[in-house]
Amino acid sequence: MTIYDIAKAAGVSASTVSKVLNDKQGINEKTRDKVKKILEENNYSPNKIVKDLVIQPTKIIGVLVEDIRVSHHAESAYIIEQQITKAGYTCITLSTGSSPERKAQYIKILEQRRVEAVILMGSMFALKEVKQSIEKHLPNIPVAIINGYIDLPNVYGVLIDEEKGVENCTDLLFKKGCKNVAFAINSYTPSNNNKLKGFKTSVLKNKTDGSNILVYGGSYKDIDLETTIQRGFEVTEKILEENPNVDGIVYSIDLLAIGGLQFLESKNIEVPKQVSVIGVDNSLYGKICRPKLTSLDNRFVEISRNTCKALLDVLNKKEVSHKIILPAQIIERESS
Amino acid sequence: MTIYDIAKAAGVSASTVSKVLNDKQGINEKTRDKVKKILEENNYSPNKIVKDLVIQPTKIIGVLVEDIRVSHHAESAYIIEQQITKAGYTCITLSTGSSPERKAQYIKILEQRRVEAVILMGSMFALKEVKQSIEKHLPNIPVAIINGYIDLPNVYGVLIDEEKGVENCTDLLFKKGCKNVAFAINSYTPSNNNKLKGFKTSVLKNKTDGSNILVYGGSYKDIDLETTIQRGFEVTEKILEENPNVDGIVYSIDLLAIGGLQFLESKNIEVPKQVSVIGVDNSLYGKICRPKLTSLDNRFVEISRNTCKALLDVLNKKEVSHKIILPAQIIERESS
DNA sequence: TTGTAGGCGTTATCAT
DNA sequence: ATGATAACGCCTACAA
Repeated sequence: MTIYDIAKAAGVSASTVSKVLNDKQGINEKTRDKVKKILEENNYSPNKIVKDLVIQPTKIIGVLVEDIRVSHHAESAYIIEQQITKAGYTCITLSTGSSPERKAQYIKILEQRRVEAVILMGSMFALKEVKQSIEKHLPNIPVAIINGYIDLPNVYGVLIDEEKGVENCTDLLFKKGCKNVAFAINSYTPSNNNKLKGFKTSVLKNKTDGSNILVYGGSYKDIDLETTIQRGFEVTEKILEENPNVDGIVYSIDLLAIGGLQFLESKNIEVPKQVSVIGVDNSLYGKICRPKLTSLDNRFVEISRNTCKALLDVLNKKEVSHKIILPAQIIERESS
Repeated sequence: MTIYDIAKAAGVSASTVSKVLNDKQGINEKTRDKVKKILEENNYSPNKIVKDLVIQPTKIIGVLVEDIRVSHHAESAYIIEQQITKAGYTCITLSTGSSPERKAQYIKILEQRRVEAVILMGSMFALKEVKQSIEKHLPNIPVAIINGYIDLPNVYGVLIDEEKGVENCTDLLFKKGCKNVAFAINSYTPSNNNKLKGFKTSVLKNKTDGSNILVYGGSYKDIDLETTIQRGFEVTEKILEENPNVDGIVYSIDLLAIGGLQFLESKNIEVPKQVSVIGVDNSLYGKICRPKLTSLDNRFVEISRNTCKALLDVLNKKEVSHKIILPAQIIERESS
């Protein structure tokens, strides 16, 4: 059912139908009513694909998410869709998975859909492959990264200072009396690399016996939440097996720490009395588990909101900083 | 940059460019190479909007999710996008929020985008408003509902028998010695109404003293996960305040039960010794909290996978049942 | 107030 | 092997 079909049925031309559809002036009331009635009767529905083709710009914003199963990604996606819809845009949200090639490829897909702007969710997008793809495919439309940054004139980033944050977390453990603090990492994303750097800074500052810097874990990709917990369990087992004197562990993300707590519980190791534990994300999991998890709040949802607002400002020709860094905050609970 | 620009630069016609782009036969190798080179040099990117217009069908499947923050919705969305992408389709995933009108409206939006099929995630879509909207806007394309059902010739549903499941949960509590079991509900969705029905059946069967059937809670809409836990805390407080003899509570969803456990913990009420607790969803939260939560596994991710497969089968003209009902399974842990 | 004609960027068909 | 032309469905000048 096209406007031509409607036009024929109403005995008018297609442009008249179009004008009625778009509430334009200069149409006889009688004609308008007649056309509206026929539109109704036929359940006419305008083809949005064609509209996007005809009407420039498209009013579409593309959102790329690495893994929507990650709870703060889901929360962030929810908020972004709300904000963007409220601003009169439509969201296309796509999951990329962990592969850098796929991320670069999805940038291209968004170009093909002629989006007006792009939001990249998570530090994992701050990669050279993505940068190249943006330079090649989207050099002229605004791109915002949540908790990441790429140095290009059309890219904007709001980040959390996770390096300083984890440094403070580690400092806290030493201050509380820990002598041997280890770091457990689940993957080498830019965000996690920053955390690792912060950890090392603190250890070099606080630990004077010259022993090794303890970093355990690996790059666990595309695994589900439950498996991440399992990895936390295993890595904690390994840490304590190889270093029985470890009395504090900082985990790159809460879920890993949850697995750690479960291992410690299984061995009747008291937390924080024997081993202190800190995670990162300040997720719901840390509030639910026992003992409650001390965690570094990276304010992901908050910076998502800011990033989204910044992007809309750019679209409205306002001046926006290309890089905003906000401090992280330690939420102390029972595990430290 | 259109194929005409490329054509001009290469000194050929647009159709030749199109043929090169689509790897068609019957093009001179030299021409092909020349065009390809110019394509490369200009970073040519085909306009997908136009392609969708020209090429029917669109190979797009629409997915509507009420609230992506709900963890099993996010997991389901992840899996669906993987499966659909693998089958050569593109996913448009949209969040509707709780309002029935909005859900109906989003059906219309999907029609306008000329999707080939639709997946509705969650029982909340089994509403008369949605049914009417499907009849009006998508009477001829396959629609699949995850854990819900609408009686229309083009609608398919895979459901979990949550009614029987909750009946079994409640039976379990009575069998374990509970005398007064209450039900806490977070919203009156079709799914939750079924659970409530199962609860009542069990109570009428097991409880013979003629006292009231205890149902507490309300319709909490569009609230975030943490607030849901808070509601669980409050409703549990109210249940025990008004009925001090309650010794078992079935919650419509795990998060509500988590809040319940937190209240019981705060009052030093032992679980399950003094009060037994059961949730529904078999979510990660129930495995993380202490005591670990007994929960009804509604196998949401599993039925998502089935639903998705069923829909793809329909698109491939295979015969598919319109309604499949699978049993739920109680996962017994420490709280009962 | 209404209608005609052209364009959006691509693919497909049919000539050449 | 290549190109001209129509078609997809809508909007918008401009003409009547």
